[in-house]
Amino acid sequence: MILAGKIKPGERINESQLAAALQVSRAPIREACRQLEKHNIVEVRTNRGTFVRNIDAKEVAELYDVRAALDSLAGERAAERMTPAAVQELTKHLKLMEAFTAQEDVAAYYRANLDFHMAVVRVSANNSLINLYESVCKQALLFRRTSLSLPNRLCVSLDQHKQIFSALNSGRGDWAAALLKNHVLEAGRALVSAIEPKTMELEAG
Amino acid sequence: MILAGKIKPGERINESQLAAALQVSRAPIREACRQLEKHNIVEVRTNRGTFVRNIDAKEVAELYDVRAALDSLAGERAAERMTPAAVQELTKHLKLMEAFTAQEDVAAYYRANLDFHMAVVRVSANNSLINLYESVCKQALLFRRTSLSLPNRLCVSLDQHKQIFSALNSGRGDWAAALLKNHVLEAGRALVSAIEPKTMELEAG
DNA sequence: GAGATAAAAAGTGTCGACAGGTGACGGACT
DNA sequence: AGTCCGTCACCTGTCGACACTTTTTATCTC
Repeated sequence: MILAGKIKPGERINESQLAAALQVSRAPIREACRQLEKHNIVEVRTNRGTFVRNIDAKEVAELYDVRAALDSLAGERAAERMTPAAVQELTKHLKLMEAFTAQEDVAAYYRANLDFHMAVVRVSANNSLINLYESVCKQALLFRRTSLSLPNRLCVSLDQHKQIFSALNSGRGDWAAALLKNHVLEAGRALVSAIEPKTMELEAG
Repeated sequence: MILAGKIKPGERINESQLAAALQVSRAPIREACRQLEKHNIVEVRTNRGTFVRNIDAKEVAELYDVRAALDSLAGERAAERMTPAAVQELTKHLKLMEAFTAQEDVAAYYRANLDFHMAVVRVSANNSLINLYESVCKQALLFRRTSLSLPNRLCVSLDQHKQIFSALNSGRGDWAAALLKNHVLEAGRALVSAIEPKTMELEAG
């Protein structure tokens, strides 16, 4: 989507203007906006237009709280449905994360991290959960303003994922659920505390 | 929504036809369809139209699994944020449920039941959770084909709600979470087995 | 000069019409 | 008779224009 870096958060989208810029009518623009609204990326207010959602630290915390609950459920169910293919898939992601930790490539690690969690969710074989999880993650990804440079957390995070995999692999659903919940909540807290001081500075200045 | 009993599940929505029937243009119909798509009530396929989602027992089970996780989270957070106003609100719903149980008014009890859970979710003060929970509940409400006549379950359900309220009121978040999760999962299982008599027969036989 | 009101400008919601695509029916070929 | 292809009707996607709402601006009054 163009939102990646084209339109600032909080800004409103001018349908006519965008339509003229893209050489199309307003109808496709509207369709696209509704599609984005479906994923909670923009907010449509009646007779006032569509605004790019501006996510603050409070909402990040909320989303991670929800994500933790969903991850927990995914782990619980995934443990009941582990297959050789699933083991191989998760192992692949773990190897990648291990490599990126050694290289201290935070961005790549973060992507592999997301892939790992997504894989766990898929193993749960709950389509409703899969869709909801994707939606929540997309929303949480809206504030990529700060590249989260927490290199010392990488080792801790990697170890947590290994424990989660171990729990899943041994069929300990409740254990995996607890580990996942704790892991995501920790990550959320780290992210919020990394973001908050900057917003505080902005508010102060 | 008109879907309540007007259009059969799985059926496609003819925009022109509906527009003519409602004396409006196709644009509002499209808008409404996208709104419904946002809530996962209909499915839009490109160049093929919008179809009312046909939810089967499997998906009901999935949704209730997710709902249980969300309810659990809501209970955990609500216990941390209970206020006198919240106590009063929840008590009100409990009283209503008690009255409807005495009258054996299943439909009214069911509505009050939903209100109670929704109130708990609101007390959690997590807007993302509130929106997601509403969405999941709306989806789960898509198959009201069978009026769930389980009068003997009413007393059990009412008792469970009282226990949940007690846990919330005493600030025992993890207890409330466990009770809620169990309660919703039970309700989901009851609903699924009530909807799919064939699977019950299979399991019994 | 500040606040309020009213008019103008801007923008979204809606409308009727046209273009492109999809599914179905019918005919021809194997 | 079965299968494949071309044609056709129906429907969605898109377009430009109009109506209503919101916002801005300019004027008037205190």
